[in-house]
Amino acid sequence: MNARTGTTAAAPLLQASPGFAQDERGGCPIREVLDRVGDTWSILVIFNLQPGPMRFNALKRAIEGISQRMLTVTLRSLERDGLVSRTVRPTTPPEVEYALTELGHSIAVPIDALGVWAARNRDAMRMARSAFDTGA
Amino acid sequence: MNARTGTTAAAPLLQASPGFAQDERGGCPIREVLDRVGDTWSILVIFNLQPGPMRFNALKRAIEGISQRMLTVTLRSLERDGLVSRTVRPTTPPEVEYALTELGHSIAVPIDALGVWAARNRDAMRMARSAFDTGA
DNA sequence: CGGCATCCTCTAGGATACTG
DNA sequence: CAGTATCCTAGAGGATGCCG
Repeated sequence: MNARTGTTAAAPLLQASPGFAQDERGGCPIREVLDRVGDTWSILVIFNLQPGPMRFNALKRAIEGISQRMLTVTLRSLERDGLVSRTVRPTTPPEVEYALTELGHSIAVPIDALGVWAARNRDAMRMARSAFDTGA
Repeated sequence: MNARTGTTAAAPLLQASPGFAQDERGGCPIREVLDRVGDTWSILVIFNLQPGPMRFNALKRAIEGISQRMLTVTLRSLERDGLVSRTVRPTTPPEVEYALTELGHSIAVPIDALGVWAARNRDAMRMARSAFDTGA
């Protein structure tokens, strides 16, 4: 639970998009998901795991700029939420493979959609920004 | 973050999902979009603006827990990126209406998809979590 | 009403070092 | 290789007050 939202059960957390606004079982779903996957790295990790399982350091190399600590933390979090599975092969040195679960793959679909949008519209955003910065 | 502002074409910023990985025009698009919309409030604002334009305080009331400052900041950011438009009617007191632009509506689609996923799978996530916490 | 400006807190997350 | 542990800073973001 979030410190901001507290435990106010009656609060209309998000009434937009009637359908999955709040469903009286604990607030707005988007918010709940955002709280878990909305951090800096989760999306990128899911993104990278989509093609197939990866080992820890491979993942670390793939996601430019992530620290060892944050990769560990993020992976644990995703594992905890059932989005990623962790498989250890007791060789020496150990091999640990991370993979998307079925749930993980299912969330990867909308995330991919966002990626597609990003690829298509990044220029528009850039132009909007420089226009905004230039004058208005 | 790394100083990858240079034209170092060698860095594999994100090689997952070949198609919108990096397109040699400045790194991974998903990353760029995440940098702008991946904060705590942007998605929720877009979400709330989807049904129609809203005034500042209406928006503030709708998005439970957001501070005045953060709403202002977030709206400016979205406006800057061309996702939201701001219209002032010079009445007294002034009326300021925020609305999604066309670009804003277009990004709302994949965001909505995420919302749908959230509504459908939040229980699965919760169960996974308590299972993880219990022992596994 | 719809904002800025200021101050201050708190935590996400980087750097570094050590281990099985 | 794949982590854990510790330490520490930058910046996100809340609280408050003032203004057109």
